[in-house]
Amino acid sequence: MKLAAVDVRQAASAADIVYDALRKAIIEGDLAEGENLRQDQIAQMFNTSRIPVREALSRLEQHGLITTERYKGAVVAGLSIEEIDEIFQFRAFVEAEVMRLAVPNLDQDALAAARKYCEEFGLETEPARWGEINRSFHYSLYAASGRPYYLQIVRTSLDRIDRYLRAQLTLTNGVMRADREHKVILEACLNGDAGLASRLTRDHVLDAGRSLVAFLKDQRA
Amino acid sequence: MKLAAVDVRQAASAADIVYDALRKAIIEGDLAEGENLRQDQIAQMFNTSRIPVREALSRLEQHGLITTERYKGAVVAGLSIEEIDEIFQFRAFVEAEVMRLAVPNLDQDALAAARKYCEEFGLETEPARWGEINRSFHYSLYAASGRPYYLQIVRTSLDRIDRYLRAQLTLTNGVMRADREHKVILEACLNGDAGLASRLTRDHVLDAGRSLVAFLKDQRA
DNA sequence: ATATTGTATATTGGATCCAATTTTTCTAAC
DNA sequence: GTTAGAAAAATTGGATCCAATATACAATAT
Repeated sequence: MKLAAVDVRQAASAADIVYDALRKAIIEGDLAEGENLRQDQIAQMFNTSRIPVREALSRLEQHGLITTERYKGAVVAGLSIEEIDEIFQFRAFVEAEVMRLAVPNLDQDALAAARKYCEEFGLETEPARWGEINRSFHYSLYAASGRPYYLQIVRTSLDRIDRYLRAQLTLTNGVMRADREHKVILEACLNGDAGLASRLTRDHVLDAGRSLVAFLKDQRA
Repeated sequence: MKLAAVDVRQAASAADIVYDALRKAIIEGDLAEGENLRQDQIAQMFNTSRIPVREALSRLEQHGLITTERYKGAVVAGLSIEEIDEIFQFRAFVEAEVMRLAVPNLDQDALAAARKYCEEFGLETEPARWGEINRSFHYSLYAASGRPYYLQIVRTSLDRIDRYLRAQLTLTNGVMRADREHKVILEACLNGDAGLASRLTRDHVLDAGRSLVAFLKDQRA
């Protein structure tokens, strides 16, 4: 007898599904900050009991995406301007280092992928897709750093501020500037200039942060 | 009516208690890597049902301290030498930056606290206390950086490798070297030399990492 | 004796039920 | 009409029960 080998993929648990869905909704801003999350309501939305929902909420809290209080429930966590500013500084610091480590290891495949995402970002008109393409562009380069732990940290940092970034990209000409900056970063990578790519990456993140903080200060005043 | 202000501390939930206890046990190496964690057994130890235990395990998994598999349970996560090496590099990179930012803000209280912990570390003979005092020393300085997010990241990074560090400190003369290095770091802080304190901190962490990696390579070979 | 099959046990994930407490609503007094 | 207090509803955390699956072990066939 001969059968094709099948990859019996472990079906995700209900808690995993709820967690992924809520994380995505918070990151993308579909759940506004301060919004109340009722266990019962979420359970009904996913057709499960409250048990997996509670587990999902507990994980989200560990990542700082929500806060919970007994008998009161969970609310989507908001960030102060100071916190947003700090996270951008941290990202700039770490991502510049990751880029510096990545450039010497970039191969043709990685560069081709980065070029593809770079073009895609410039052409995309749907704001909802900017965040994802932006991540794909940067990660296609970062991956060559061979630093999975660094990248995991960068990911959780991005998770915290993605929704603010989107608001800013949408409401200003941030996309055009990001697009220009992506192009020069890619250029530096193609030239194998690690120092330049690193500095440009740092400035790219800091620019976005400064612009966002200014925007929020104005908005919240 | 007048009442003295009372800090009504939110009683920790069972899940919180279990989480804190397990986290501490893993960090301090009381639960060896690869050890099986049975929900039922833990629940009995804490005199609760499996529900809060599951929540605690779920959180621990999010922080990379355990891995779980359906129908098989949870095991304390082990780290490869490469992963340990990477985390030390990351810590050195971030903690050096935190120190650089902290030095200009150090006041007399912070310096006095650091000096106290520094002496305490050198005099402590109980290996079980080294990790905690070491953290207290570094954090008493780092706190002045005004970068809570950076420090949170540093904390989770430390959580991952603390138990390996302890093994190394215990089995080599690592404590004496750490003590010497603490003293010169403190000296640089007292002199207000941010650049030097930053470089010394980086080297302090890298030294410990290199020493640990060499130790583990030997041990695992 | 060994390999294979079937069964019992162990273990996890989820559903349902209960206790504790907060929030809301209703009622009554002023 | 407004406010204070009591009752009702809502909501969370935890306990117990159930379903699904893996592992261990016994029984059986070759």
